[in-house]
Amino acid sequence: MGAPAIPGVMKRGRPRSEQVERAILRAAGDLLTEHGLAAMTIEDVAARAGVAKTSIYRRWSTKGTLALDAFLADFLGSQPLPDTGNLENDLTAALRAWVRTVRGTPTGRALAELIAQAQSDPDLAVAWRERVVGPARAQHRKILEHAVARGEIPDTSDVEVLMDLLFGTAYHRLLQGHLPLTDRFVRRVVAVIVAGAKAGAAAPPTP
Amino acid sequence: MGAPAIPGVMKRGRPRSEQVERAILRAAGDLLTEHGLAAMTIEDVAARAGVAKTSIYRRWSTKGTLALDAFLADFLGSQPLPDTGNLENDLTAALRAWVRTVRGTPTGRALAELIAQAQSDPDLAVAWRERVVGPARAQHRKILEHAVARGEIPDTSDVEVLMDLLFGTAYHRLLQGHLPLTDRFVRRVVAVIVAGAKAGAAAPPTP
Amino acid sequence: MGAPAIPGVMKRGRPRSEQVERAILRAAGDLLTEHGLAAMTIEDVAARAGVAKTSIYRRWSTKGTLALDAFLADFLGSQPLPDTGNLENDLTAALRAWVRTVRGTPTGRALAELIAQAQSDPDLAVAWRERVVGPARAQHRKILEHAVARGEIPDTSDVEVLMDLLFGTAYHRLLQGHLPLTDRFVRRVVAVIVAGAKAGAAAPPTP
Amino acid sequence: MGAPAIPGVMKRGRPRSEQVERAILRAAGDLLTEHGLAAMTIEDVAARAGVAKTSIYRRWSTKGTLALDAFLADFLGSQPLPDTGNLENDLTAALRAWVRTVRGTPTGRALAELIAQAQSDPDLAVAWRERVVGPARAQHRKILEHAVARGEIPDTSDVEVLMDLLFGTAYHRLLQGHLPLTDRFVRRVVAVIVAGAKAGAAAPPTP
DNA sequence: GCGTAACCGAGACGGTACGTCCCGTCTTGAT
DNA sequence: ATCAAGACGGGACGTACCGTCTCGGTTACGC
Repeated sequence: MGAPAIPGVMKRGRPRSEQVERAILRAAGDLLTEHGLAAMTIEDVAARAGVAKTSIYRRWSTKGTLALDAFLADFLGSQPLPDTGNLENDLTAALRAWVRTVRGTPTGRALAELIAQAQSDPDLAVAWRERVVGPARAQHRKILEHAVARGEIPDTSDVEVLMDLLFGTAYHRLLQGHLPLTDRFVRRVVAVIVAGAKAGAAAPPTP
Repeated sequence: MGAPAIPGVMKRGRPRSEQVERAILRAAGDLLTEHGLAAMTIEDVAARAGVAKTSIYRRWSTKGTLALDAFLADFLGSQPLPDTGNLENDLTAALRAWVRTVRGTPTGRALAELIAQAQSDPDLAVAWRERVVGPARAQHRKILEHAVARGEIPDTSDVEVLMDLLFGTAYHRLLQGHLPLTDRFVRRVVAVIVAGAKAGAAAPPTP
Repeated sequence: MGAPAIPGVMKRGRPRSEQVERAILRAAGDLLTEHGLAAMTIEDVAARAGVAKTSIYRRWSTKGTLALDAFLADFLGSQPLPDTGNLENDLTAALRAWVRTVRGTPTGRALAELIAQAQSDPDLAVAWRERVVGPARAQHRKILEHAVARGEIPDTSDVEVLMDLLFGTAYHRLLQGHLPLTDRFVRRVVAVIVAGAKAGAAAPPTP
Repeated sequence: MGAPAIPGVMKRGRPRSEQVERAILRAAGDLLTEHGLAAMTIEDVAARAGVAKTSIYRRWSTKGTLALDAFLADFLGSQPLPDTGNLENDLTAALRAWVRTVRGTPTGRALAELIAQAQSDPDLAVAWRERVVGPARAQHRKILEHAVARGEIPDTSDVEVLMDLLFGTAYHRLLQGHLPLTDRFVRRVVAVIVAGAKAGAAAPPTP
């Protein structure tokens, strides 16, 4: 006895404080929503969390990955997985929920700034794809696969492209800011995609 | 002669050197393509152009607007306005040209980084919309309006949404990097949009 | 005209501010005498002088050389060059002046700490020898050369060794702190050196 | 057995490991000679000794006192107590031995850096005087007292001043580095001191 | 043909934040 | 009570750029 359950994983030294971790994430989240990612500095986060800078660098290598964790604490779970038995309804519900979370909110700005940051922070880019894009697409893929199972759209449909059409269009307005994310916008985007998909346009051509 | 073309705008003192302007834009463009926007500093641009920092700040207020000008020197005009008499062909040609310019190229990275920078640089955001998004959309709008004129798609179609669908989807893959910008991707995106538009899905519902 | 008097020395750019220089030296000198060299930080000097850290690093490469300049502003000139026509009197006056400046004073501590710092700061070591040790020895050498000229001590006397005996002994008590720098100490050190020198002990043996 | 030798000092808990102590001193000594005191950090010593930092702090309060112990392991005993029946010979032998140990050697640098460190580390200053200066002077005092006993120099001679003259002069060249510690230097320093002492110059004046 | 106002290069300036190093203390589980 | 390990709050480091400013020197227009 006294031996660790899993030899190689036996922890040595003082364990990292969960309290410190929480304080950092809370401070980072606050600064992110108050002033945005560009104005958020590691030094401010440390000061606000009552923590040494080293305690932050020990856990996160870049500002981006820290901001991502702070962001996900708020964002994850706010995106529902609707399943009404009708593709148009499901997609509309999913996109509407996203628009509500994002339009004119600190969350929306944080989302935009994180994507921005990922353009020059490879660590963040990887984490972003694995922890945000991946899970979100997994949810949306289910919606489309259910529609396929129900026979609403052809089973040869390119589901990935359909998802890109749905959210790519929405991200476009978020990031370019040329036009607002209205409800009518949501309805029309969904209508075109559903009509196109039902017509078999997302599937390989039949010769 | 000697009198200014526009009386109130008469210039006094030494005029700004066009040579300086060109040197700055070339240096900025080089650094942008070599190292990216995030790594481009005003100080480096000045050093590389053999120019004083003040000569840069006299002309551009932020790094972003300078980078935009350097970028547009290369980018503008590389996007054709196809007009084949067929909507699907026109959209495919337009999107294909964009993909070719952007996929795996310094231009593509610069494009992504400029959109990123615009998220935290309001000056750049405005300039971006006015000088890139606006003109590009004006071109694409023509394609769609020709299709309407030909009767290919209903004249009540929401042209703005159709454009967002086309390029939003493409920008999505560029910025998120989760999937590649293949030719098949282009064809399917266009196919869905055209099918949806022809079905009247981008138009207000008829009661 | 318009050409500089000395071509290569033509100054370009904004000249360094003498006011900044003075403020830095004053702040450094104050901190040096108040808290000592070990507790003096570049950051504190900058804050106290109301100056950016970069303005200090632009002028001094190490803390030691900065402290040296701050020290010399006070120290230089406080060491007289006595010339009474009698070697013992001259040496006594010189050593007494040094002891008075140094014993139990901030100047004494600064002196000790600068020598300490020079043990691990090669830049300072060089500057110390050139700007403090050299000039001081030049003065003391004169005293001894006058004694030689008067015939008080042999002209073959090793003047360097005699100077080392005089001040080395005094520095010893300053740095080791094992015994105080009393006036009796001064008189006896001088007496032994003068007696030894007159006896020709500092000269090469005559075979 | 098991009972403590001295009742009130009976130890509880795990005893300190002598092996740890040795490992620390060896690591400290190595780093001291390889990189010097200024570059020696507690963290490096711990890593090199394969020991926790706390195991060092448990035994030594400051870097200086640790370095002192590491230094003395090498230095002590390398300084002989000559007794040839002739003052000049004895002093020459003593000073020559010191010069040999110190000139151009890691020991010499360590010696200089320890004196340097003592200028801002009161703990080390005290230990230095008690454990280095005191014992060394006790030895040298014997040499001089023997000379007094033999009648070579007056019994009223200020032995302390004579010792300061001998080693102060040598430390001066070690610490200031302005001139080398040659053998001729040693001979002349000794010659002046002995001549001065024999002339009664280190004694109170006889009225 | 002479001012003079804006330009130009150079580089100093105050300032912010960076990411790192090391400090000396503490908290763990194991001896 | 000691040990190895390593997290912790903290302080200062020296650097990189920022955007502004102050120099001496250079145009080119308008008097």
